Amino acid sequence: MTDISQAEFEVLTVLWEHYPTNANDIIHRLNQRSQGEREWHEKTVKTLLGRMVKKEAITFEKQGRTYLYTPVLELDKYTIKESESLIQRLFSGKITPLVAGFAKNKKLSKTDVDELKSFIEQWEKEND
Amino acid sequence: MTDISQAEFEVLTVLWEHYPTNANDIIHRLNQRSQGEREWHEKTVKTLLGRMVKKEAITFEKQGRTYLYTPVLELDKYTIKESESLIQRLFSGKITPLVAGFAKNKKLSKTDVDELKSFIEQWEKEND
DNA sequence: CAATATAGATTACAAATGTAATTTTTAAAA
DNA sequence: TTTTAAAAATTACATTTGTAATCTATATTG
Repeated sequence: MTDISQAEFEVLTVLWEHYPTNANDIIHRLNQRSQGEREWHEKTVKTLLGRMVKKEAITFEKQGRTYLYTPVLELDKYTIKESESLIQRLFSGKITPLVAGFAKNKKLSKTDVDELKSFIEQWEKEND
Repeated sequence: MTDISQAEFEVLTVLWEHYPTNANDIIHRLNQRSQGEREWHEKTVKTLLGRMVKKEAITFEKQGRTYLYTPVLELDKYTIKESESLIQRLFSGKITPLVAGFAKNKKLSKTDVDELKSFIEQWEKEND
């Protein structure tokens, strides 16, 4: 998948929440989601959908004269690809410095740490 | 700091490694770094430096007729800002799912886990 | 069936970006 | 001091992106 832009990503995000679906539904969801902060114009969204089709980030199948869109990549594939790229670029591929930075900036809560611990416990159980 | 572009980021990266410094040194380091994969043209780099000055991502002081550039933001400030933004966008602000995704993709090593554990241990010592 | 509303296709256009070339200025060399 | 080399400033230009408007084809309505 060619890289998608900021705006394209937002459109893709609501498509991930529910697909396959048509342009109008996507537009509607976008405007629900960004309550008032932003008004997605129909034409804008349709342009972005067209561009993503061309980039092969999404596909569609015809249903009468409307299209039903579907993401090419699953959301989790995409998030993994993105986070790996960031970890690579900013932390030479190591994850702990990211967590540490997060912590230093007071963004790490007790809950986060508990979750991390139980995740690690699980991981160790599976990887002995 | 206004958002910087991909190419600007690469230039900024080598500036972070060593500053304050002049354009030629930056160009030289860029070409060392990206061994052959990419040839940074002098004019290109200078354009990017100029744009970053305008965006106030970097500053400079004159030394004779050359400029010595300095990043405005420290590297760690920048990485934290970027990683928080990604964690927000992709994981609703939670860090564990990122670590979990990293793991699922087999990118998590025993070493990483050990580092995480000792980081957590430290964190708990400091946050009781 | 003719008129119309609407879906997607095409076109528009400014700003940002990647990538440089040309111009202007000035320190250094002859 | 005149020439020249090199720094920064300005200009260039194609592509991408954000944001739509207009065009074209067609399903639906009267």
